[in-house]
Amino acid sequence: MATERPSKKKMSDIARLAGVSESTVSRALAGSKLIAKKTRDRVVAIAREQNYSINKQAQNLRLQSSKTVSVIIPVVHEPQQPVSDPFFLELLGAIADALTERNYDLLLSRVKADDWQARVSGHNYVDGLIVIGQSAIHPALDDYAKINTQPLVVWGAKLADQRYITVGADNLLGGNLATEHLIDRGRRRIVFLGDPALPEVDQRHAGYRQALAAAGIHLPEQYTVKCGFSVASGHQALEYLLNSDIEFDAIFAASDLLATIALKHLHQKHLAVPEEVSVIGFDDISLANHTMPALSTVSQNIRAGGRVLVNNLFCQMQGDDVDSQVIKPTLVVRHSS
Amino acid sequence: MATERPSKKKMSDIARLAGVSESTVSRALAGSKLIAKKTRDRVVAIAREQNYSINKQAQNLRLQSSKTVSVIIPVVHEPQQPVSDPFFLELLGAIADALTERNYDLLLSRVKADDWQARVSGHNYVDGLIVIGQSAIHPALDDYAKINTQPLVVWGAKLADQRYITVGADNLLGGNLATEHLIDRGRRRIVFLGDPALPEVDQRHAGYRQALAAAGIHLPEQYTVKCGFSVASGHQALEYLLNSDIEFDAIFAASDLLATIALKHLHQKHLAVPEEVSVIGFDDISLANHTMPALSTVSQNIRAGGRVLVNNLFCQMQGDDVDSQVIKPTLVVRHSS
DNA sequence: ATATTTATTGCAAACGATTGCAATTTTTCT
DNA sequence: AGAAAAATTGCAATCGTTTGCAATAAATAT
Repeated sequence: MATERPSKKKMSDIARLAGVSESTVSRALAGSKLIAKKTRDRVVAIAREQNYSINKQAQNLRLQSSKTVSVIIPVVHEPQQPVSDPFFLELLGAIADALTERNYDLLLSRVKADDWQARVSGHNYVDGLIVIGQSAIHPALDDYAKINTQPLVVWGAKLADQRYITVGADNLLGGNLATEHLIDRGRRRIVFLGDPALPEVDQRHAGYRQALAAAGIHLPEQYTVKCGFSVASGHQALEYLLNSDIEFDAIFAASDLLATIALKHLHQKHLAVPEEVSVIGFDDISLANHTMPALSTVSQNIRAGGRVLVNNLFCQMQGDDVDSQVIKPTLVVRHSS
Repeated sequence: MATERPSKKKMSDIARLAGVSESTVSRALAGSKLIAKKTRDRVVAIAREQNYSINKQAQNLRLQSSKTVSVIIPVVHEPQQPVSDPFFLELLGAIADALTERNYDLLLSRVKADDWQARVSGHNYVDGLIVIGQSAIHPALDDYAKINTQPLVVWGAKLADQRYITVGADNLLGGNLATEHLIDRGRRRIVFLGDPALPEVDQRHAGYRQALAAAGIHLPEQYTVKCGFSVASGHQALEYLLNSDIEFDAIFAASDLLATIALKHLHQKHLAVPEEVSVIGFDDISLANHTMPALSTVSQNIRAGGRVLVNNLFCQMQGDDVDSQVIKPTLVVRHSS
């Protein structure tokens, strides 16, 4: 049962109705001074009353710019990963707002690492690319940047000789702050929860070790519990930890999501937080304020992050040479430490 | 310090390199049987080696279709609302996946209710529109649907004489299930937390009253505590509730986010959940499984919801007449009730 | 009234792809 | 070998805008 849709109005329709040429309509709608005010007003009025809106595809084709930025969320290979880390989603929100402010559209895609080339090159018409989360796909990114010259900025860690630009927190500093804070609280046997194979986590881990070393604390390797960013991975790691004979009085989790999971498991084991075990996370997602107890964490200031990311991209787009940027994180002490 | 970017390759470049016409390149890349296999392979090889990718703007202009769907998240008028309800974000993820499966792009925007007309009509070139969350903007939507014929589907409640199509949970049933469950647990003085001025919440509230009535329970009006969906609003409502003289043994929150906030406040007041107060939410966001205690809730089955939403839109896009769809929610009992 | 200048408008060529139709080449048949 | 059929390819128009340039109309100067 197909119903007929009235075909979209084009500029020529407005032109006919106004009794002028298409050029005049185009200029009038753009508010060009070339067109007499009287004509301009009339055309604009007619366009509005006809509920006309310009065809962006055609406009962009002609203007050679799309006013669109592609935001890509890599999804790791897990089959049905329901949703990414809330951190990414909050960052996405911040990016969306920053782009909206500049009157840019945002094309969202979640791509699997394998699809990378295929899908991303389909987005070649956008003015720029933002990738949220470099973790799993650093090599793909590096390859991509080698052959492609589209403006690109990645949220993540600055690595030794990467060929793409990143914006991200100073993970080393963040790891340092968190660990120092735990030490200040009198903690000595601090577990690190995260996967140092991922660039960002590796840096946080380095900060952790650095702070321990500075305090003259030496912990065996098993105090680093390897654990991906997914919920499932978190549960698994905590079960392992709590059933092991590792004695600990604090957990530094590589993300707030992991920290949240830790809180839950500790509670189940009747380990009081923060009395018996201190917990601190990383990210400062909005949820952090609503766990029980409220989560101490290292704040990435997500909104600012999104803004910097977008700024950086726009600089590239207008042809400036820009560098990777590192944002200073801050310690947020709540009630879990 | 501007660096020069090599200009994008066009189809004519490939044509020249391959010594054929543009038509041939176009057909070859589309895999048309019209082109001799030998030629086709050669062209494809050259295109690949030149790292060529087709200009979608031009292609879409010519083909009169964008293979793009616009997803709009209305943002309520709060000044710097950091991020939407996690439920919306999870739904967004589901939608993104469903669209990706169909090889469609997703254009994301957050629009303020006031900007609605301006921004949405800018998206006239997309093949369809999905609006996540009808709450605050039902009138704007109705107006829009009156004059605009673009395929449109809204996540939310089905209302009496709305002019647009919705997909959403059976809120009445959901409210009923939740309340019945609390009654089963022996609860009698059940607080409803939410703002019945919002369509979806109103229906959940109706389910709540219906279940109460069926059990012969009569509660004064003050047991409905008005409360928006935002975190701030939640805190405010709970402070009010806990400082009032309302005696209650259960809370039915209109969203999991609100329920989470309730859990936190109850804990601060040393009210044991579920021993003293039962709490149940609505949505079943992935967080629900990680609160403490794990949150009982009415599940909207977010992934399925996203899929249905997209299906519905595609039906419209291919010209079918479709109706609003209502999805059956299910009760998920965890440890908070 | 005529010559200049200035303010408005329209023509036509892009932007980068797709596709009906006609032209060409190759194959098959007699 | 010549004719007919089949397989390839290219020409040129089209999608809906924008914009340089030329053309016209209005205003000003002589």
